[in-house]
Amino acid sequence: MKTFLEQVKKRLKAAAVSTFGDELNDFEPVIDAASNPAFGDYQTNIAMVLASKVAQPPRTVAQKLIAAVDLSDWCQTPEVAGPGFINLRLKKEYLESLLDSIKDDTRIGIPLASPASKIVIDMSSPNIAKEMHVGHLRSTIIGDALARTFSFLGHDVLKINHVGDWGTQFGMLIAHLKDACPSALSEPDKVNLGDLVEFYKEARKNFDASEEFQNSSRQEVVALQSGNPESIQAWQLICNQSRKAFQEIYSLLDVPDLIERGESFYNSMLPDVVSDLKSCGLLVEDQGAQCVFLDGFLNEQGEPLPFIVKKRDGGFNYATTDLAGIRHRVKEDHADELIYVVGAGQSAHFAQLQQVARKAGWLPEHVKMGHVPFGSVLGEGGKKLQTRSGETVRLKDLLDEAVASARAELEGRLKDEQRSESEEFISQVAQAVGIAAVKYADLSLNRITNYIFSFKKMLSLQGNTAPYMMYAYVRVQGISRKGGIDFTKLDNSECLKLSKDAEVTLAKCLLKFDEVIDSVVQDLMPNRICEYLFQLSQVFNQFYENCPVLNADEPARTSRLLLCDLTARTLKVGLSLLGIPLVERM
RNA sequence: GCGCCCGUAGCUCAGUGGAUAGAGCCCCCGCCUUCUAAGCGGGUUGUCGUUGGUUCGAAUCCAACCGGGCGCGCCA
Repeated sequence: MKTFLEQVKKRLKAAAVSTFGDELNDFEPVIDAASNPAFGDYQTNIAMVLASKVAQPPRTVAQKLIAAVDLSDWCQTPEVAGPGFINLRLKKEYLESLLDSIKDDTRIGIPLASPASKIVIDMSSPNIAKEMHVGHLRSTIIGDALARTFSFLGHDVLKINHVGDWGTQFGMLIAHLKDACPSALSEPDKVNLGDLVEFYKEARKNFDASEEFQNSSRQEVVALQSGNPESIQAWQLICNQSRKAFQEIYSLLDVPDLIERGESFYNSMLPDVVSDLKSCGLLVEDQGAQCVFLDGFLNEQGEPLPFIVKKRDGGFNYATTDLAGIRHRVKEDHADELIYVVGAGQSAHFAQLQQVARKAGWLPEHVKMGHVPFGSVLGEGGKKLQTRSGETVRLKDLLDEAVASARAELEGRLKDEQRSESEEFISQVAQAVGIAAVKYADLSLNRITNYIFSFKKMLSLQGNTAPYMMYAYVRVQGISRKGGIDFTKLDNSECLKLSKDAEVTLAKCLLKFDEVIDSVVQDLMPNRICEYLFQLSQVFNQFYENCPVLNADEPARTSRLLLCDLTARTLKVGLSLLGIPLVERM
């Protein structure tokens, strides 16, 4: 209904200008969805906003506006209500014509963005030689959902995996492997990620205990950083084994097309970052470190805080790497927008990073940069999520458990309903439902707050959960199977007719999808899609209860089939924007 | 000490200037000879952390305070 809203705003503005004068030329009307169905479909507060400007009572202003505006092609006669709201009620015929115009559109009426932008999304970012854990879940799936949404709108999206693949820990690991498992350093597939994690723990222990080992670790770091071929080979083998494990998770989660550009990718650019900061006069040496002093960030003494780009020991840190990333994404990728899906704890870092990049001129004004922060995943009781033994939860284990729970649930239900299904069906549905449940539970919450992780809640078959949405879709597919309906070959020359309330309500909901996508892109909040899809599913289920489809007489039958098909396609597109799968039966 | 985020129904959470603040779960009641009842209908639930301010109008904006989390110069 986006275009509807724009047109109404245009007419309301024209009416305001013609009634009250040219000084309202820069006035922008606001129209919102009605807060209550009793108030119609849309409401506008413009009369209240204008009242003080034109020195007339709000209700009088509203009456005059109504008299001056003609919305009769779309709405019933507008009503003035309460303190001065103007309430709009859509005409059935208009809804029917709108549905008619999107029913043959594969994009169900969602226009492509114009112009298209190049959007670079920094997301996921696990560490080499460590397991992916719950901490990586949100960045990965929120980033993916945003990427899918932008792509659907026609933007050119680059998903970057800024993996932790460089640093002193590799010296430690390589030094330890030389003693403990030398073949791992020269032959592929000698060890897997799990082994590496164990070796890493041992290395850490050695490092803390033995001065000799500390020295050999440091030597390995130097060898690696100076490009010693054996060290590089060992490092690459370690990275490859980690990648395999990460890829397994990305496949499970269906997060495709991540471009790996780890810390090492930027190594060669770091000296330039520092020297260029120097030549533009931003660089200051302080206590041996090279820094840029920041505006608006103070230390305990109230002095400006430094943004350190070169440590006292001559090494670079993540600030330098991130600056190099910005430069590269702007210059080489030609990004119009940089998005960082990183935990809320990093917000100060990103604010500082942006300030320095702007000052240095690496981030031109026309390039947007946004940190998309999110809260933590907590365990029951609101404490940090961990296993019974107190360790961080591996993402793989978490996903496997979700699939196993979904399977148990499904098998129980099949037994109750005395249905018999193939092993292939069971495992396929359990997989889809389990993964969908985890992703949906996360994406459906406002990302900024922490949330409490609960298998029981997310796999619950009622409420705002993935299974509920998937079931609504399955119901439509059930109708098509039962009636032998091929939705793509529906004879829809007869236009849609909305007769019952449930049909009208469903129609209105279907037509709001574009507004929702708009707000998601605006605020980078995927939970809005979930909220919408839940509402759509509820409205569809009410329709399903009240309006028999296959047994209805024409023309209601075809009209309802069209509504079913549009619902299914909207659910499919909506869930696809979240990276959540659907099944035909469950 | 400074900065950021959070505080909404018993529980988990939506809602960031608009009309009587919503949903799901939980609990109770009703609905399967009809497209999968993983569904639908009905019922109960609130000092929107506190106090002040701005506004025609505040859960929403501002200030102070209380409670919780996170961050604050050489880890990333």
